[in-house]
Amino acid sequence: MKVTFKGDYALKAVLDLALHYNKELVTGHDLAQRIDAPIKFLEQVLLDLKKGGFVESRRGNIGGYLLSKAPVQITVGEIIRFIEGPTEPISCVRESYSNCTDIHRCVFKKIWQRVSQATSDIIDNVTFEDLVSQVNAGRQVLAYSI
Amino acid sequence: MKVTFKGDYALKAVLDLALHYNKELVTGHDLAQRIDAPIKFLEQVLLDLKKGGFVESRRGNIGGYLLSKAPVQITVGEIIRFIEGPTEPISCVRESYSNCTDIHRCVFKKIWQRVSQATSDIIDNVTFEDLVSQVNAGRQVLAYSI
DNA sequence: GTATACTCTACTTTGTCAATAGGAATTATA
DNA sequence: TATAATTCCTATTGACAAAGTAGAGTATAC
Repeated sequence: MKVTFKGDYALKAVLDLALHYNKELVTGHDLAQRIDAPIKFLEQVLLDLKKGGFVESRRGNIGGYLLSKAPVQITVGEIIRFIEGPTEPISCVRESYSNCTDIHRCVFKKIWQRVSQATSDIIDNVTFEDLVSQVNAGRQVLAYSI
Repeated sequence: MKVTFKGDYALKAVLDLALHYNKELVTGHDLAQRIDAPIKFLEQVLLDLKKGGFVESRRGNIGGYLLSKAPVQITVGEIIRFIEGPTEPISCVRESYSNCTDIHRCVFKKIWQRVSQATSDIIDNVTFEDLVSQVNAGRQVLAYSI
């Protein structure tokens, strides 16, 4: 698995929207500032997330973005796969792996499958509600320490 | 983690050399044919593997390549990291991850670290001796089934 | 000395990533 | 209705790496 800037922005954007879930709309401008992304690039990412059914939007004055599902219903794995594609370390399109007749090559395929499974076990079991809780817990620690 | 053709070729080359360990030298030509790689590209990979201390070579007529350590002493993880670099899904060079002061960003760093650890647990615990055994076991199955 | 093989460096092609740009469409509100 | 704020859509660019190509140079067995 590889995570590009695009995927990174997407995850941070969804987390920010999760933090504002059931509260207010978030404008692209504010979002871009908080997650430190170029606004025009972020707009494209948000458009993708919209097509993927993760995000909704309201146009015009006082418009903005919001999550289309509850944070508990969105996992990190869903976002990553949607933006980055399959998480396998090697593409199965590569013919020597999809059509695994030669034993020399087949042994590696098993390894990539194990890695892929281990990765999925992690990213598919973290929801954005989990992340919101972590952020809030972190904030409390910060508040106490002051 | 991402595995490019270069890494793929490197792994297959080392496996092929492992299958010939303590037997005979393997020429670049033969190697390229068996693992289905462009010879001139494979030569560069083998040169890298030599610099990394995994492979030795003999020049001239009846020259070729051989492993510089026993297959049991080489892991898949070593080869991958040497050829592809770090296995983390996201680069720690990205300042928001190396300098993790903002909680919004920090929660994802933990996930990438878990993925990275899970990946290492797999690839660092497979030696090329393991792979040789698998190949030989596969060959026996094939022999019986005929 | 010649065929065979590895060594080294440079180059090319192709594709993706990340960002930039500019306008079109939509909507609240003064 | 005009305007400001906002999302939507498409095109383009610059940088970089991945994958392969090329050719000359060096070593060695026979």
